[in-house]
Amino acid sequence: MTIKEIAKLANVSLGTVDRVIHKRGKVSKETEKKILDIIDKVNYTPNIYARGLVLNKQYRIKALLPEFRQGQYWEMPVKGMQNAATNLSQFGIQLEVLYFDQNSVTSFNSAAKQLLSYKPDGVILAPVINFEAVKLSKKLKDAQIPYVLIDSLIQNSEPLSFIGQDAFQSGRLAAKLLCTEINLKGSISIISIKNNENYNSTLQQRIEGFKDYIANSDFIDQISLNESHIHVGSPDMPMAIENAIGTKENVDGVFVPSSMIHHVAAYVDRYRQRFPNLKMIGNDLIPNNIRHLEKGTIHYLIGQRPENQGYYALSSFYKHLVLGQRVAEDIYLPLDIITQENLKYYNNNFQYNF
Amino acid sequence: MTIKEIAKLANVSLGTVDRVIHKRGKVSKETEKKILDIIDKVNYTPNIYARGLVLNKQYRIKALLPEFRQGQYWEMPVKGMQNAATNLSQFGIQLEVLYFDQNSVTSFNSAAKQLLSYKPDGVILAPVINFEAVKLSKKLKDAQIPYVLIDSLIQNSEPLSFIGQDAFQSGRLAAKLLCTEINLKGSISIISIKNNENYNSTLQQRIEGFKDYIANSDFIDQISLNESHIHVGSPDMPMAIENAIGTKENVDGVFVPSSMIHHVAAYVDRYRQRFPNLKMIGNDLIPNNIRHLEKGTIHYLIGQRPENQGYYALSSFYKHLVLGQRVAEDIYLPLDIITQENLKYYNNNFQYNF
DNA sequence: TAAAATAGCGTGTACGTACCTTATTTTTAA
DNA sequence: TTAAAAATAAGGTACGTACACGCTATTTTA
Repeated sequence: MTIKEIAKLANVSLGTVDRVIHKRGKVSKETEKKILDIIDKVNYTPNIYARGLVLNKQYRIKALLPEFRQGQYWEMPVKGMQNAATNLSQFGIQLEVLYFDQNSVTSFNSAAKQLLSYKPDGVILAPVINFEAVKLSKKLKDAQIPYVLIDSLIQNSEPLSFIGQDAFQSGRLAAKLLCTEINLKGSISIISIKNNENYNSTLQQRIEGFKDYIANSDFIDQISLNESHIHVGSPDMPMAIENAIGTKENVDGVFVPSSMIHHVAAYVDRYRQRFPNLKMIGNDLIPNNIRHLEKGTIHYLIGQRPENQGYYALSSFYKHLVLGQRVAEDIYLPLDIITQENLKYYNNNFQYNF
Repeated sequence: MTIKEIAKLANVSLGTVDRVIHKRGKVSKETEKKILDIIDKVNYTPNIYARGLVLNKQYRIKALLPEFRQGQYWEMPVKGMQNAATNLSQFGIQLEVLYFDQNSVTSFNSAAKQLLSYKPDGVILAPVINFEAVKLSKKLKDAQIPYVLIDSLIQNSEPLSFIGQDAFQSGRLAAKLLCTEINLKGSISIISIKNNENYNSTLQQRIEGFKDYIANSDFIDQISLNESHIHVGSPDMPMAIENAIGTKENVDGVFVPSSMIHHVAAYVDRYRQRFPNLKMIGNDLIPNNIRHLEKGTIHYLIGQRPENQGYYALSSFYKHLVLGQRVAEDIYLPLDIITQENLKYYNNNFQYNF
């Protein structure tokens, strides 16, 4: 059904239907109602080709993400976004990624300022620096620029959609796997490793989930837990790791709720004979972690499909801006359990629809 | 860059460029070369909107799949396909699914005949009845109808793409998980359950993978294996299950390489006290299996994203027919490990790009 | 009471492509 | 040499939509 046919049905001209559809006014109440009724009845949807052709519009989406080096976590969402950008470029979706230093509020703010100056049609935001992200989200709201949150949520925000994971449940899952590996008894060390100073709700939730699982198990009495916090790059990191995994009495299991488990794995690997039965579980399929998974130092990795997160983030805008569809509000991606055996088809075989 | 601009650059009319692009002939060699050079240089790609608008073409894709009842495996790929059909309908992709009885060659052939009579623009084929599928694939090739294979491959075929899983690796993964659960020692029963009489390469490969993992482990001596084959619906199924999981001495682990593990789980559940420590692992997130996973009767399920398989199958045709893109030949989907803890985000939260 | 403003509606054009029709030039055959 | 045929090129139209603009009848203002 086309506008022309609707016009014929309503005994009006094409232009009148057009004005009704686009709410341009200058149509009498009764004519408007008649046309709306017909549109409703025949279930009219605009022809995407014709619309795309005439609008010939470019949608500029800016992503604001933490800067990263090769092999670090944020490389993966970016990969997914760029993949989506390739697929969606023919629909006029343009992506540019702006980066900020996770440890520098100044850097975030200057990037945010730049971003706003572009007057983009949409923004993808990783609220790694929570407080500043809140401020930016307010500005975006004022400027009527839709934004998608990726990785974690922020308070009182009204994003077009949120794309991330259930971090609490991720922690519970890690606990379940690790406890099975160590046969439901022994000493477990939770090692929280970060490369920035920000409060990280994701890490926190994972740790809480981890503890929750054990606290609510029937083998809680057989497990002893201790928790340490380490900052990447600090000179006493080796010592901190040493302390965390035990100097005199060794621990049986290690849980690192971030993508940084490879630092512990590297240490364990170096002094292999001291930790013959240590089981380790961490998050994220980054190359350094994968290497240790293949070697057997790490036993499980929990993935959250960061590439898909990136892909969805951009395609949310495609749906919203190009197709004019409603977008799902919250997208929680599955928590993938990865071992040596199923690594292969997670590793480099990400296929995208489209 | 548009055809018009290219025409201007080449100092010819729009129609001439059109003839060159569509190889309609009636253009002198030199003019053709000049135009091709320009097209190459400016990296011309046709505007998908304008093309779609003028062609206004409907692509009729027919899928030929095993019939199913609610809750059975094939429901899931179909769901994915129909989801894709909804998203792609605005691009002129139309899907109709034809069904056949897995136990009836006649049924397959009559459905295949019907399918061919439609002269579809593309076919999605589940080669569950292998021999007949081979014949159909030949006919499709002769008729120059592209087809996508889903679930399993067939010999000597040249599909547009294959979408499925690595069944051998799936079996290895199952073995790894089950062996960890039973603490690397004990008696394991492989129970192959089918609801048809066809040779099923997927099941076979999973079983081989399962055995391969144990055969190449260093605890092979601690494991005893036995294998049984059961046909769903046969009157002696309960007895067969009874025999498979042990009458006098119980087994420690059960592996069912199909989606039919719920039959065993139901049995185990009924006589729970007899199997206090039995660990079970199977395939596919169908409702019956999920229920037993939630209850704890089943410990792990291995998924292969059947909805995604269905989605990819149809979007392969979108890529091929609408966008004119090259399509990835083989798509192996990840082998997902599902437990009580990460079930939620696999269960009903499948999101699709687009 | 005439002029100006406005409501309501229709018309025309452009987007880039595919394809059909017509015009011009070149080649061939008589 | 000329008419017919073939080859080549040009022109035009339609696809469905968005939007600028124009027209008429009515209402408001001066």
